[in-house]
Amino acid sequence: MDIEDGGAKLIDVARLANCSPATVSRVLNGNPNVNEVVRDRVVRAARDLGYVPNGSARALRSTRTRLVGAIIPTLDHAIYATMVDGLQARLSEKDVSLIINTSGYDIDHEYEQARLLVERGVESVVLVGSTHRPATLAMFEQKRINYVYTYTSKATEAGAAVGFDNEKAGRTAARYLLDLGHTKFAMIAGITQDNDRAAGRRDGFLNELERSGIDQGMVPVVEGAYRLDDGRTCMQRLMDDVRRPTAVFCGSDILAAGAIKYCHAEGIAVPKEVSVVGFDNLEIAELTSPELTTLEVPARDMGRIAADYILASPSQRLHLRQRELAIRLIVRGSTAVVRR
Amino acid sequence: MDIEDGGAKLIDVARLANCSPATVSRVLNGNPNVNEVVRDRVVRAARDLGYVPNGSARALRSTRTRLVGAIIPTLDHAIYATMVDGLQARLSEKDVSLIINTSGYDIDHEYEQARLLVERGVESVVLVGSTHRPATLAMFEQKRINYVYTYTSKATEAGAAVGFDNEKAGRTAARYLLDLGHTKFAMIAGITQDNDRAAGRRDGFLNELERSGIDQGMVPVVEGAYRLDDGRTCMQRLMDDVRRPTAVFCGSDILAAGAIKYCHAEGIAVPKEVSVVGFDNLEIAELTSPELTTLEVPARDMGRIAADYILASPSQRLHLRQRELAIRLIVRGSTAVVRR
DNA sequence: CGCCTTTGTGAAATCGTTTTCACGCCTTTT
DNA sequence: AAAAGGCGTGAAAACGATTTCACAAAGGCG
Repeated sequence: MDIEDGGAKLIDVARLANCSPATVSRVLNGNPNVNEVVRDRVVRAARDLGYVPNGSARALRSTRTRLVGAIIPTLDHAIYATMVDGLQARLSEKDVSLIINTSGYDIDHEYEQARLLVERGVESVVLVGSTHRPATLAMFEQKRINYVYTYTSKATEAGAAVGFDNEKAGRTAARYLLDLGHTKFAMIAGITQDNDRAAGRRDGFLNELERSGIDQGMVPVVEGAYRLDDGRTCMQRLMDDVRRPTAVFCGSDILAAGAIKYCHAEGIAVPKEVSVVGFDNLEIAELTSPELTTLEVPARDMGRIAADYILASPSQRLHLRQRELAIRLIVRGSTAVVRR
Repeated sequence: MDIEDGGAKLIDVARLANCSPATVSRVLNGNPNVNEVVRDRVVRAARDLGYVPNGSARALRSTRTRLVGAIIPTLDHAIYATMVDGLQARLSEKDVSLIINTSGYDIDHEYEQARLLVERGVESVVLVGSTHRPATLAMFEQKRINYVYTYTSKATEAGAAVGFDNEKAGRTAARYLLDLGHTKFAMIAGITQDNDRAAGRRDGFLNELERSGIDQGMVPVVEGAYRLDDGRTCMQRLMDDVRRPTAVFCGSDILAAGAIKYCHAEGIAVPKEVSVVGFDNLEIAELTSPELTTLEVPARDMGRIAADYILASPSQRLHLRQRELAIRLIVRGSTAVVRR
């Protein structure tokens, strides 16, 4: 029971401050019903001993862990890393810690990670998109764990949502390209399997084209993972086709950057021969040449607002259950009026 | 005490399996001294009840939290996000959870985050670089918390290190540019205040130049945060100088990309008029035109190896205390022999 | 065939807090 | 002047697991 071994405990503080553990606990938790003199003694004793509360004991007794979990596909993509950065920053202002897990876009793996989070006692979980194993959500509900979807605006009965409407974003891209006079379209989508966001963008894009009389069968869609090389090879497939598109919508800036790189290498002029629209508005959108026209995703805000939802009281949460953020079209040099 | 409220507890499993809590605990923790029949009953009971252990209680009693903390400057920079991705992936293979905090390059803020981590009971902490408040490290040591520096190869008495030698990297850049025949150098460094990595790269660069007879006073060094715009404005300052450099070493690819962008806009030819070397080898190094010559930092490996260190037993750790990873020079199009 | 391990199990103590309850004192109300 | 309430405090129970200890049964050995 040496105080120097691993540090002082609450009872040591109590002894030094000459009061009961209960009083120390009250002081530490900001309970106002403590005499000022005693309070000072406790604060000083805690400081002198270098006392750090034991979070496990605290969590066990109070059933509040001040722990939040996030399961994202990967941190290796700025769109998620930035969201998490915003989320973490806001949470830590309120002394809430964030446990991060990556799923690798695999909802079975996501379930395993979720289980681990539940075991850790997280009070809320941030998820990406709305495609999840029912068992994952059921587990959260059974344990009364609050969860929020991000990158989508569709809340469900039990899950809140902070994000944007992927279909609407796809439609916006289509509308913009249609207005530039294009008639031959293609899309390089992210992998749509188990990915409602990638699928939503594609569906919105195709539906808007269809509304303008362009049959979906006439619009080639290829899918690629979110890496430059995939963008490159996808673009190659599209441009090798007899019916070359003049406008290509990409499910992410990375894919678009790869696509433009391919054009560069092959001497295909962007935007003269083909217009390219990206998605996300990452830093790289300013590095392609020409710079990339894209749809801006408010990743950091999404994280912050998800944090606000989590930090809100249960009653406040009702008002915050569904939050749709705006997607802005950022026009740069990679798109142009179709040439005749 | 309704089982449906928040889930079953260990004692509920024991009751259903018709054995004592101790036995359930043994089964759950893989203790071999349990009869197979009983083990099966317990496993089945746990599954049927959807039992999830309470991590806080477990941690309190066993003094093992299986929690690790990481404090990084920001997640908004791929070099850190990727390291964390590797770290997390490896840790979660062993069911260890990672709490992430960002410091914003501020060692006072880092201390606050560290305190929070200690309170949570993390068993190890991953830090970036070797510049920290003494109080931060003292707190870890007092609590017997294991810590690892990353992005540096200098271990200390109490702290292990997984990373690379920033000075050596700076010297490598200098050597390479010297060998190309350059004589007029400059550097766009990251902010060196409280940042041993940025300072190390600069010092290595300048020292190697000096060894070849180039006085440090003749080498302008400007500092910028890690954003494109900073690279741009820094490059402007360098190029506006009467004594224009023909070779610029940048402390990060982001700065380099901004620098090249500036040259592009001003009609300064890269590499014909000025060679640019970056640092990190991020994805963006392939997106500048010309593509960027840079030094590759093995970010993901660093995270993985830091995880291996953390997961190792105390005796194994002795061998792993200091791990220097190699930095590779990746030559692309942004550098050339000096023109005469 | 007794003695000594080994194996499998349960009862009870324990980890470090928070929370509930009760108590004494002082003030206010009737 | 008695009753009622508020305030500050401490004793003890509780949170849900793991761990220690004890003990019975079974197996090995001389």
